[in-house]
Amino acid sequence: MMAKATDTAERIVAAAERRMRDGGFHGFSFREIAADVGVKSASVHHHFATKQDLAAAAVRRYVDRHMSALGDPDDPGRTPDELIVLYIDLFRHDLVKDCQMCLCGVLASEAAALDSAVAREVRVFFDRNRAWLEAVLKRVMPNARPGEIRGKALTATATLEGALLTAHCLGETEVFESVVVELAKILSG
Amino acid sequence: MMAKATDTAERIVAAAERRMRDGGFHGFSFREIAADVGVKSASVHHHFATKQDLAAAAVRRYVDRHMSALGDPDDPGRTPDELIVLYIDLFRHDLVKDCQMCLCGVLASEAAALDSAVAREVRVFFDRNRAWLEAVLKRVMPNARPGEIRGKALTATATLEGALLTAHCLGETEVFESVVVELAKILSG
DNA sequence: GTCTATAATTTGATAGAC
DNA sequence: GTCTATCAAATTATAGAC
Repeated sequence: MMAKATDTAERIVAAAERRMRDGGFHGFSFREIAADVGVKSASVHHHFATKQDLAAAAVRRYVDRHMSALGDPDDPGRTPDELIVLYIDLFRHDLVKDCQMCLCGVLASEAAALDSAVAREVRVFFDRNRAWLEAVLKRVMPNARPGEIRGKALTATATLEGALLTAHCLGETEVFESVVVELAKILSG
Repeated sequence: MMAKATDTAERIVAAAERRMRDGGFHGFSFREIAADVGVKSASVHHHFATKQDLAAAAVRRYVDRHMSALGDPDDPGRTPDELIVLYIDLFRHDLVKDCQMCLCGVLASEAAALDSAVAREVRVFFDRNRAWLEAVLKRVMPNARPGEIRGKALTATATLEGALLTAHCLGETEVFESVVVELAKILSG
């Protein structure tokens, strides 16, 4: 029985995400992706014309998955504290499971050498994270200045990205937990 | 007049550092380095046999420069607060000047796809940063548990790396400053 | 120490059969 | 939609003249 066409495309972006999370945009090739999926590199090109197209699609899929997991920041059925724990857990999950970096963290570090279309998608990740966190933080500190809310939101993402980076490099997930303890003080104070 | 041999080697590692800070280990080639320096790629190989050798040398040079700029964390002529400001300034400098990432931050993000010798040099960066910060923090909170000192030291580096990453990607140095404001609370409290 | 020349491999990408 | 076959270019790296 033949797999659906969309299935192959899906497996291609999944393989691209995995490869990029390990070695960045310049750290993978069409042939590696093809081997991962079990097709030939010409088939990868059939689904994604250029490497930039493939990378951009992988980032879009990653960001959508990330934001879907976060859900509505104004959901009255969840407390701000629960939402912040959820946010941190999302970054922690792939680190403790596979010592994996955040896809957008990896690509952000090589932003200067990235295709502009790919770089734009990566910036979307940070923008949507900021907007989601601002909504959550507005609930916990309704009287804070917008600039302060924005600063704390950016700090939360930046801190978690840095914690991921450091823990990933040192191979110590405990580093991530150390940082989370300190981050909690920022978000509550 | 001919430039000294060591001069060419120095200019080669400098070019490699610059290229890697933009695009990571897989984001540069010997020919690009050669063109930057004004020699042929065979001459680059004369000074550094392999790409791994060149990358490792660039990291060692970067780390030595970084630690030299920090100096002695126990220097009685400088207060802990001054030292922490110096530490933050060191990360800020190349960001505001050229929107440049930290070399070891870039390489840490692609650690999984890095040659083991290069990866080891990158880990040295984080280890020496931690040791320096632990010495400084011991002075400002002499009664804190070693685990807490270590946690705060790791958090400081991780937070600054994340701030650099985010600001670099978004092209907004203000993001870095927002994070620094919050970081100050961690290091003082 | 730098060069020319080149080997050996890999890269992103395309043409065209099935 | 997948394949074989291939291209043109780029890659790391080496051999040997000067």
